[in-house]
Amino acid sequence: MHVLIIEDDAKTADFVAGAFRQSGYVCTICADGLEGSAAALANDYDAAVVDIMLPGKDGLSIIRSLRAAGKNLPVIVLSARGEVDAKIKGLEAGADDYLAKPFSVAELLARVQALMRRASRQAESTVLKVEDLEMDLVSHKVTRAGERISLQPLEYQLLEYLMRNRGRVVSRNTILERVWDYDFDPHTNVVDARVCRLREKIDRHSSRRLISTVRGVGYVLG
Amino acid sequence: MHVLIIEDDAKTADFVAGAFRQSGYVCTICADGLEGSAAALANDYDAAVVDIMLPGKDGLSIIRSLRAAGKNLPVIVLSARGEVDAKIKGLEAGADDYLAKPFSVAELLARVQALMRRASRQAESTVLKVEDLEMDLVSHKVTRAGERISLQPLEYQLLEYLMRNRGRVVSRNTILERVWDYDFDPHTNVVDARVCRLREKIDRHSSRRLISTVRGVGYVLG
DNA sequence: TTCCTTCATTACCAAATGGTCATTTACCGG
DNA sequence: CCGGTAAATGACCATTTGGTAATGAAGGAA
Repeated sequence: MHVLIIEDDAKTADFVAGAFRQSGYVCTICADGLEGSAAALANDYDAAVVDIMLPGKDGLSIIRSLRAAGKNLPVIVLSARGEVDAKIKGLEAGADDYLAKPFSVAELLARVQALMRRASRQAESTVLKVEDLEMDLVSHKVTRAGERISLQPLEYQLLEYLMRNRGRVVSRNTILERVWDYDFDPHTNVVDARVCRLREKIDRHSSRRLISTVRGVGYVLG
Repeated sequence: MHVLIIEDDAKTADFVAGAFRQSGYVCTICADGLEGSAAALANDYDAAVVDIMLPGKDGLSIIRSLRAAGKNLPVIVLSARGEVDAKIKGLEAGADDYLAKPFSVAELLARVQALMRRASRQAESTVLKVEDLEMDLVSHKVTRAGERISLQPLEYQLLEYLMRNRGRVVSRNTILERVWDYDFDPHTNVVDARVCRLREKIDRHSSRRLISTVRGVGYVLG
């Protein structure tokens, strides 16, 4: 884990870096705004702590540059005490958190860690879960009770739709619209047939049937 | 946008809810911890503001329950002034931010909005980009210069691998391992043939060739 | 240049995927 | 219980996808 610290006051910078290093992080310190901005843009840090008042380029501009460049790392802003307005500006510029000086290093650390936890949680949060059924939206892997299930592309899309609407009954027509992209009724039982095969794969090894039929209406999952 | 407010002090709750509503949010207020916890688990709110001291179930426990259930929404904790320790505990429990009473409603709003912006930014960040070529890892849509390109499943995987290794030359053997999951050499030109078709789709309408061959070594993208 | 190697391209075949239909099974009202 | 409708299932076929191999083009060294 690599943290970038952009702070012109050497004492503060060293103090903060020391605390991070003690917790097992690698730190890079930049005392100048332009230098810090360049470093943040060129590398992939896991988090950044940025002072507002800086020589070269101020903290808010740095954050705006970062966000404009699509950089997504958690950023915490440091600034002089008590200016509520500055806090709001910082957050609006794209910072994730704000700390007024003087601050507790323990709190800074806790906040950075919270942000990084959240970032990693979100990175993983491309997973849909319904009971013991899980679908990873990026790798396209589906598991039931930890057991890997292999689905055909269309079965995958159908299951994704059902999972996104867990607990809600979805009609065949809605399914045709959202999964098949049909805005008409093909007067066949495509949906039935596909649900049948999907159910076979999903519910085969479990006593708890996740996909159930609501007679005359449609299907529900969950 | 729907915000859940769990706060037993009616005056504070109304005050906060009022501010959010004025900014166009929908609010739900729960004065009881258990009730609030159940509401948060049952529905999909976009954010939550949670007091620490609550009748029924305290704020930290609520957050822990939420995170355990895989709920990922931004949560801001409210609490009595100045207890640094409580702040850290709140963040450790899985909160995203912390505000001590008395707080400025404008700041609360700014912080919630910052968190929601971050959440949506992260939601979009499942996109790989190489020059004007973009790949959305969740929807599996690929575009070149904004133009939609439809790929077959295997072509998609191949392109994803090339994009994740942009600028690096990847050998046919590595590609066979990572995309085909072969740990042996089939002694055929599968890779060549597939790259050829992928290139046809990717580079057809552009003068800038993104997929290039490194003779005797392999292929590079970018 | 000539020869040889490497890569590109295409046709062709096998397998996977997806849709249709006929048949069987389950549900629900009398 | 029976009859009628809705849903489940399985067989079948068309289309898509993916791998192979043959042929042609391009690059590089002597």
